[in-house]
Amino acid sequence: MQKRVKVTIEDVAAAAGVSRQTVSRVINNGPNVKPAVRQRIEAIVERLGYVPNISARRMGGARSYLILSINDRARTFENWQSGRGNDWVDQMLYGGMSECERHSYHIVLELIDTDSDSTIPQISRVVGSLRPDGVILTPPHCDNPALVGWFERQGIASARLGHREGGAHVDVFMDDAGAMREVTAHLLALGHRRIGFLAGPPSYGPSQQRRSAFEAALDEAGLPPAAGQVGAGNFYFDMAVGVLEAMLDSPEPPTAIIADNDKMAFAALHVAASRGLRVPDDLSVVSFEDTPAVRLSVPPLTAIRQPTAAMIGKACAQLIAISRGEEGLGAFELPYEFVVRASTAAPRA
Amino acid sequence: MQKRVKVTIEDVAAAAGVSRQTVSRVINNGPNVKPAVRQRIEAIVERLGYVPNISARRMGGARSYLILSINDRARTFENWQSGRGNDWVDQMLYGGMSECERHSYHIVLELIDTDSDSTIPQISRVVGSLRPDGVILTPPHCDNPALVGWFERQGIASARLGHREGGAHVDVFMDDAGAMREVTAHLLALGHRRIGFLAGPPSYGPSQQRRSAFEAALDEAGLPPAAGQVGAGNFYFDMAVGVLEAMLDSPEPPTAIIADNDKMAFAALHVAASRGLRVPDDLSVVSFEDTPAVRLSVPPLTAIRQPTAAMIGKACAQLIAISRGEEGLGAFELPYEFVVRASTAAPRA
DNA sequence: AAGAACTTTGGGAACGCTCACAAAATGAAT
DNA sequence: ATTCATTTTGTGAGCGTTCCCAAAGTTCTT
Repeated sequence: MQKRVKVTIEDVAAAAGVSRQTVSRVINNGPNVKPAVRQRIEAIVERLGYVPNISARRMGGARSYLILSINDRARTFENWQSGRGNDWVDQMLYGGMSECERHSYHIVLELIDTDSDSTIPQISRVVGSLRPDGVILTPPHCDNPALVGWFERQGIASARLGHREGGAHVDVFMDDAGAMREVTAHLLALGHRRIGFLAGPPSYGPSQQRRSAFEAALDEAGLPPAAGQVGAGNFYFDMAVGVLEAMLDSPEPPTAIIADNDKMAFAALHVAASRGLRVPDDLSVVSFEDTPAVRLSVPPLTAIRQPTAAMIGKACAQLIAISRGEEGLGAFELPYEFVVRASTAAPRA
Repeated sequence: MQKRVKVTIEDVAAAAGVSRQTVSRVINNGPNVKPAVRQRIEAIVERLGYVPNISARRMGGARSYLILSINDRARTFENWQSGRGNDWVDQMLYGGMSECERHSYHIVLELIDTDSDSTIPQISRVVGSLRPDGVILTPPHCDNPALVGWFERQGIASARLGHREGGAHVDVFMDDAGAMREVTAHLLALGHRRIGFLAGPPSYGPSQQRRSAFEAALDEAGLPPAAGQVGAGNFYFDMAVGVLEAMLDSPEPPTAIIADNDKMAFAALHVAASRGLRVPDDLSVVSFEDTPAVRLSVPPLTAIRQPTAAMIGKACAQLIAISRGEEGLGAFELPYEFVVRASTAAPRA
């Protein structure tokens, strides 16, 4: 029994002896349909293999059933082309697709240049054509006020990662400061007294939160300011290598390194290997992202596991809710995990 | 000047003093429009920020401007959850998005279970709703005859990875046997005489091609069959670890390992580290995938670089061509690269 | 038992575009 | 000029839904 893909709502209506509107009510779980009729229609939908046409739905004034994910072209390119372990997109996708699927939504990815003159035109083109119900802005797009404002003015709900204001947005984030406190406590407990932090870009909020928490934690532990060195690695492997080299060449080199993302943690592993330093004996390394790659590195990295998939999943869920006319805006904190693996140990005496 | 997203073709037509059909011709690059008129309309389109509504286009009987990418849920989940470096999806996306963008297409990813009773129903639902112009079947979906057949019967063009039959499909692949010959030649030239191959799953065509080429190459070099050990790692880290342990415990352990994908190459790195074997001095390792992660591992891996992004890009390009009514079916071989890095060296004397 | 008030169903219109074809304008050929 | 062929433009219909409102069928009041 070869099912045709082109079954329409009229086919179902005819088979059920009702009008299309009644069928429409059933497939949209609308009210005011007699249980018996509803059941009959559902059976026919099943039998005929009817699936609503997403384009027609959209034309009929309904939702688009599309969530747009806007990703930075440059970053994606860089990751694709030279970065290590951008499982980030994977995780994001996984979280997003799983959630969307539950509501018959679809996720469309688009590469957009950040902070260029053509950013808005590019987005305008995509949004105009796709008319998504909601948009997920991934870093660094979520930090671009022009862009965020554009969506607001267009009345399109947007979700941001790593922001916590909520308000007119769906914001999903984790407790960055708390995570950093855990990490520093772990290192201090091991006996480290000089710790380096390879920080992400200054424009990225969570990085700033982590940085402040880092400095505060060392201060609270009664260590002098010089105990904590902060270097700007900006999430880049190469930049992190340079910064770390300088740290290790300083008169009082750190015995432990906290990297703001995996790529910079791998840079630390590299620099250590190239200098004959053993991890964790000579240098402890902690990462602040924990994409899957981290678990299998040599040695496996101790890391804060950022709940990326969960964050995107939550973002989708809220956007979908909003598109249904339900409440959905707000700021949502998701739990991270601190996973201690083999890259941290007590410093050598 | 706040551009409204909701500019329609009628708005443009009115502004230009022509009919919607003429505007339609212009935006679709159709023939038979006076150059002057075309130019005038183009200017107005620009000024008004008009973008065709993808749903309306679809309803009008045109293409959907959507390419569907069907990915294995289990594999994606596994990668997401425990694998190392599934930059694969990244690369795929990058290649696909870049190509789609050039033609105002969009790429929609969907997770589908492989080889389950619900595979076809799942696909049927997604395809029925989205009505994509073409479909990219990624492994292992492209090896599922029921699925491939379904798309054929539905008259939806599908692209497969790693197949080379062409015919009713768009097939994109690389010269797997040639790549394997290069790898073995490299290792033999270094002086290796016992080589292990961690093979991918038997159902995956390219893996079989590599395996045959591996055995043939050793044979041609005049080595005894025992010189080449083949173990089934099935692309899994853990499985590869087990297989490799057994190889290394054999009376004549290999001095070089060829892994059929990166994840298994990392497994080799792990096993080596756990046994105190140094790479490349005690064990050479080559991978057959070369996702970005490989470049930054310690040591960086010698690898065949699979042209994943290019393959998906080509697949998209051909599917788009077909959707336009142009020729597009066929088998397309894309060039791989052999990149020698620091994980291969002459075996110890 | 008749109206009021709700529940259930259906019919027309609209969404924004592209088809297929018809009409008008242009140009070439006589 | 007139006809014919060709290029350019416009019109009506339709794609498959949902919206909006009206009609028919219930149930509840009094």
